[in-house]
Amino acid sequence: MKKAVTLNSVAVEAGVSRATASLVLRDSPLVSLETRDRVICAMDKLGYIYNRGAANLRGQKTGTIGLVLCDIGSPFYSQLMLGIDEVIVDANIVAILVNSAENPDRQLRQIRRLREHGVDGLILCPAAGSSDALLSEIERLHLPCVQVLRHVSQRNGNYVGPDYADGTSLAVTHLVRHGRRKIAFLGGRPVHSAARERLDGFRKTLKKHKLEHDLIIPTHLENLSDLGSFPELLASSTPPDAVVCYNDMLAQSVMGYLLARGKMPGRDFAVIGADDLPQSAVSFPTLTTIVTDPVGVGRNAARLLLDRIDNPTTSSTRILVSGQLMIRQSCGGQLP
Amino acid sequence: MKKAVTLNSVAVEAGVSRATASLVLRDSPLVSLETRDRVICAMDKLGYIYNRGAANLRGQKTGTIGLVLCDIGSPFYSQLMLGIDEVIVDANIVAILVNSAENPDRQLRQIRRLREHGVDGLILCPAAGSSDALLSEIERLHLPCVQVLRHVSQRNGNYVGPDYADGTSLAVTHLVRHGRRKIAFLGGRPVHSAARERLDGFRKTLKKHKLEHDLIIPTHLENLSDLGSFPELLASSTPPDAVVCYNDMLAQSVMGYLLARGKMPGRDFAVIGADDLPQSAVSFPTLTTIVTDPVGVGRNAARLLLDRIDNPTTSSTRILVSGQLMIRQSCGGQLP
DNA sequence: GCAATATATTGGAACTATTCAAAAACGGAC
DNA sequence: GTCCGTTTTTGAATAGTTCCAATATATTGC
Repeated sequence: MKKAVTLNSVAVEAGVSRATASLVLRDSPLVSLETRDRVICAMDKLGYIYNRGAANLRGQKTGTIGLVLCDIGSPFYSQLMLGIDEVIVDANIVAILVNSAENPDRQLRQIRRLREHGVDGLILCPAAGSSDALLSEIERLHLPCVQVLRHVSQRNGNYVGPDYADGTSLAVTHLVRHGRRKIAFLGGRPVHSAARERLDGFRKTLKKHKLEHDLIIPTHLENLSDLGSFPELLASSTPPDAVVCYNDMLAQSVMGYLLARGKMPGRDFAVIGADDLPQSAVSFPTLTTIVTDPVGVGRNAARLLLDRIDNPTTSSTRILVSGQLMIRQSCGGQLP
Repeated sequence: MKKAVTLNSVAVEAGVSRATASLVLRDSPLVSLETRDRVICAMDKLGYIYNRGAANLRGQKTGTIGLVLCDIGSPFYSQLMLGIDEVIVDANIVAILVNSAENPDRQLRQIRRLREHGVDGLILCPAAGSSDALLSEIERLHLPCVQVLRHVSQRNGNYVGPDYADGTSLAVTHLVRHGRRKIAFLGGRPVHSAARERLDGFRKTLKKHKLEHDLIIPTHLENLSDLGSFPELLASSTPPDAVVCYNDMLAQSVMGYLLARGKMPGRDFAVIGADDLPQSAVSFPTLTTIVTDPVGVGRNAARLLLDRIDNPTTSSTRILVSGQLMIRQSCGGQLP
């Protein structure tokens, strides 16, 4: 193993001091053109690689942020990362990705680990069951933090997420306008803010239309074939005529279930999903869905975090990215 | 901004030298129990945070690896990350994620950036169009590297990926056994090894069964509604009776297209996908698919990389993770 | 009981690659 | 010779690790 090429070896090669080489590195106007050329030449010749770790020791920024997700296996999160990446790549910042796997203990360990690595800030999708002590712990570590998709506290902390309540409300209103009267909500449990807000929007909108019946069916989201009590409900004497699903994957599963039993989604029964995954536009029937724009959420979260890193403040910002309803075949209307 | 708590302040608080505190930090047996307790107490009291950056300066490992993906928005890659994470989290290693976005120039810039951050190694899914100069550049940076899913050179470099050729062959053989005679391949272009290996397996297996006809239909994979010339082919006087698709997403799109035209996949026409995404088990009809086990690929890649970091060697290892055919309704057999 | 030796523990200082503030060197004009 | 602006260098600072030496304590031999 040959020894590393340091800024010092570059300086020696170019016949200047280490400090001068450092100035060249950072495009300082304080060095003469002639010297700059000589130093750059030496760098090329020796194959110098900048050591950011050493620089970080002196400076205060490391140019890294931490990304704490609770299920890196989910396609929804990859869209989120796409939005984040788009913003940070221009700012010359790099993301360290860790997985809390919905486990608050592991989440805390991973956050500490990120802190040891010196990340400048955190984008955090809190694991279900996180207490709001999490935020004070993060503050104790002096880490700027933006929560995404879920939040642990109604009041404190920065947050960027879709307007779940509004989206769900749009879906229900659309169904009511098209004559559906017995609308169920399928999927999830109110274990975190994202689920609670969906349910709030659902209940509130039903109430507004004087259609109060509590057809809320919990399922295990990690298992797509789990439709909870939906099959029994459908077979009952007073079945629902529409269902709003927690997300598109579940909605596709419901459509598969209906089709396999000879029911045509959109005619016999209305189905609405959420997230607008690409496949929802090409399935049969095509799926009506609440657009939640994960890329937009990611972009906004990254921008907010970068701002908080540059301008530390204790005040909280909350951004709700508003959605819309992408109306397709699965909720009625035009069918082939 | 109060000044940071360093190992030195901890040492002062505990009444020992910095060196002793460092030994406590790393569980050295050289310190007495009594001293250890005092130091740990002081750490808790001051809220000490280990600064890995400073440690990295002297040591040679940083405990980070780089993950260079070409499309972080794709669900397939999130499964890959799941497998990687599973392995590295136990090794106390953290992954920095960057996106090449299928752009070789951007890919190189990102790799250099990772190198500046001092990553110990690289897991790389090379962007389409990468030349094999990429590998020598990475070697020049003294970065151990494992390619995943695709490789830029037939001979050199470590590689872990699914056995695409074998998987495609399994699919074709199954179709032939069930009486299909005119089998098309849908999706992609031979722009990287993963696509080429699929096509090789496809052609070779057709040849084996003396069914040589070149029904290979290129599409733009990023656009699920692009089925290339498939619609025209289907409407022609001699339509195919089966199609093997590049992946499950595309296969689902094909099934949607068929259903919308009154054709039932599995009866009138056989469809096979690849990757075994969760939704393929619950769609209507359920999708027969080539299992590529991205989690397994991730696990193997991470293990190989960790080994190469600890035992640097120039020899290349290639691991093909073998797949199987998950037989469901879309290719015939039992239908409701 | 004392010196010699062994062992456990701790401290000092060098080392890592960079940044930064302050000082110095240099050249030209007056 | 002094003043001034530009360019360059010096040396301290950053927060750890690690080698080597020093000290304190324990054990052994005589």
